[in-house]
Amino acid sequence: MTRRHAPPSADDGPPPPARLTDVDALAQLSFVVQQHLQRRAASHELSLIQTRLLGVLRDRRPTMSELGVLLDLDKSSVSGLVDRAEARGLVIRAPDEMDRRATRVTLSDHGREITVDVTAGFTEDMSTMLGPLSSRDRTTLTSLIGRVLPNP
Amino acid sequence: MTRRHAPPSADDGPPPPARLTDVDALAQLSFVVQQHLQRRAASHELSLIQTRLLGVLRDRRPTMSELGVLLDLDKSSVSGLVDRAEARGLVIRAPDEMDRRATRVTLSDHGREITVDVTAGFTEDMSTMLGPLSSRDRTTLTSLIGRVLPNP
DNA sequence: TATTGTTATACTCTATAACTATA
DNA sequence: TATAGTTATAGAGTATAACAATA
Repeated sequence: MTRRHAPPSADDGPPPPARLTDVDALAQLSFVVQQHLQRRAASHELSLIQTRLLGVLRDRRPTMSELGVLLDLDKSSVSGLVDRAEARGLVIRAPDEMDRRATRVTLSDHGREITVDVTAGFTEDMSTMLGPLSSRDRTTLTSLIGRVLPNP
Repeated sequence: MTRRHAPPSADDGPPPPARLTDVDALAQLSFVVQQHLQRRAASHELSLIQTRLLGVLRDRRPTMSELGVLLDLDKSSVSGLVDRAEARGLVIRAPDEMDRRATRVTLSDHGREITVDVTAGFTEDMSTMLGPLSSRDRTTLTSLIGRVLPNP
């Protein structure tokens, strides 16, 4: 803070980067965050979409068509996605008890373990990323983001 | 604000969402931002990676292998990506004048038009998203994000 | 008839391995 | 030998269209 009002001088080293616009800040942040998630997923040979599938199943037992809405995918895409996840033992298909047309998808124990691990690693990444901010600044950031996010 | 300290009651309707953690805030924000970008890209029949390719070419004339570094893709993936973009008239391959092994990739006029359009739409999305924040709050948010982003 | 889910098909995207041409 | 780029191949991911079973 001692240099906050210091005038530029030949000893100041390289100039600071050009002022970040708010749009650029949001775009860059989103790429960096997704990159961390992608790397954590890749450490379990998971794609981003497989990871999102597992994440969505943490606290839900949706039908195939509900999954399509949650992940914004066509039902045929969901079929393939769940096929591959099921073949790897990550999720389980079970018939709906009310509607015999419907199939519900659940996380397997193995799927849940992996999900917990990816989440923990990602949380660690985010904590590291937020390292430069004071506790107060983090609260401010989270609150501002909360106000910008679509309702709930 | 009038109900802030009211005790829970049968008339309170659904409870407010649990306090957003900073990790969740970052994750959700990144998904929402990417979703906007993806939709703007899709309006031109572009995938996210094709859009990133065009974005990277806005102010560069990289070789194929440089593109691989910039987009974090294998050189063979870059070959295919550029093949499809070139077939659609979005980019142009030109031989490097110094190194006869190398190929440089440039944005075509059409590619540049599309890039400008996607960027404008995305900027509009982000402005709308930031609508709830005062000018002062936006500055704070941008500054906090700037401090969290990997150096430059 | 409408909805749920799967399958067939076609395309994009990605990596690995093998190759050619140039340095 | 090393680097730049392409091609062949294989697999994930996606959507459209057509289909069967159930509501």
